[in-house]
Amino acid sequence: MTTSELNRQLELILRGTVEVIQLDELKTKLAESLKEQRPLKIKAGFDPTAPDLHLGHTVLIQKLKHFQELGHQVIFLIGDFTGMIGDPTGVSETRVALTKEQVLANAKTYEQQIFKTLDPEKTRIEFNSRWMNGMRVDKMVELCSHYSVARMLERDDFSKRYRDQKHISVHEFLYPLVQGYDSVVLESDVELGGTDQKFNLLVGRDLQRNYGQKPQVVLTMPLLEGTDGVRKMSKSFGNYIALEDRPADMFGKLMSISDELMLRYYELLTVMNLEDIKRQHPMEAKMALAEQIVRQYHGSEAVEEAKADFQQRFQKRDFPDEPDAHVILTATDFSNPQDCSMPVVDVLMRTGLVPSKSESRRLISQGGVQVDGEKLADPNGMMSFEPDRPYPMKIGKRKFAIIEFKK
RNA sequence: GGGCAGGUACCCAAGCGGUCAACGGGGGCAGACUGUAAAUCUGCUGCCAUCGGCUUCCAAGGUUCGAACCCUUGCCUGCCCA
Repeated sequence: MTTSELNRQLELILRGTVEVIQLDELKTKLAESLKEQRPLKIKAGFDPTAPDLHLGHTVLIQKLKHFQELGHQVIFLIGDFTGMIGDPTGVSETRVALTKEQVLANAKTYEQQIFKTLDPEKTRIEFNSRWMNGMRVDKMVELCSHYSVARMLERDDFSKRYRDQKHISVHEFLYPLVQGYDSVVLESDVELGGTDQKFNLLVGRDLQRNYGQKPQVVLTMPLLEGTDGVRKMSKSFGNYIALEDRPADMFGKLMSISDELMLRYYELLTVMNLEDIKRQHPMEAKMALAEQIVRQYHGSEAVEEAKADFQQRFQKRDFPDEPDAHVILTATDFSNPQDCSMPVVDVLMRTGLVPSKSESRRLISQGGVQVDGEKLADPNGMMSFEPDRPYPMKIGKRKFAIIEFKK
């Protein structure tokens, strides 16, 4: 009866979580919810600083999905106001504040992305500018009075920066306060966040108490490591897999992670049994993971293409069906129309896949450029073209171009 | 307001008048190896170029044959004192 239903819910909710503050409170809330037939309000905030979401974010979204499946109300809070402050979390320096336009554009992308996982009918989307933009200064002062500087400095990155003699702006203190105040306005029962959000989430509890509400339960999720396997996945580290990455890229990036990291991804991004995975050949397991994730965000058709592309590019080291660049040359491109040749470095520049001529030279002299399967040797060499014949060019490990001369 | 310490390439960090496009580490890229990888080893990592040249070391001036290094002013950061 109710006890078993409660345990069923609890089991799903606790899957993969790092910490619950407080577990007892969660149990109580769930019990009440069941008894009163009233869904809990589950809040998760997203900072619309990045224009697109990556797999790291989906750990949280996955958890929101669990709550949704259990019949609770999911509030997807887009921190458009706080986004303009810029959360200092994890970054040891002040972030540049975003403009309103950027924030709104990013928020749009967010909506599209999350509905690949969440049910739009059952998801409430809020923007915290709704209550923050009109907030009067006296209310703001009141809000500030509910928290102390000493407690603010307890926050890990603040204390660290303070100790390291790094700059901290006063407005950065507002971020946790506003995030906490959002919980007051929304009267959230549970708030989800990454482990790096723990401090902010706890501020929410304190503020709710101070405003005469029952404090929200805080549920922290692990941070997904990025493709380097070390640092958390983040756009600013360049180690991320974006949900809007092209299927082939997404597939390739997933395949490039270490075997160890693959298990971590299975753990946090799927519901598969880890023991089963460990019994498989690592490469096959990794392929299966890549397939599953690409399918979720791009559909089954894309999976087949991405997989084929990967096998061609990397496993067989063949030329892919879709090159990264296709350059068409005409007679006017040659300084001497008679012999139809141009320096290789110029050809590389034409592809747009190499940032500078110096870089092109480096690539060539290191043996990183092939034409027709032949390594080029001379960085100062010329490349001559016959008309209407495609010249496949491999640049480095992962870039492919086709050069063609049309009369 | 006063005193002090700093601002060097993607990041950290040497250099303190010529031999500096600038040591070292991280990251990145390439080659070898491999099950795609990871790990490991090797090389590269401002731009243009055949020797060679050009633009850099917060910004603007100045001293000097010559400055990332010295001086001045400004901007930025941190600490201490008020």
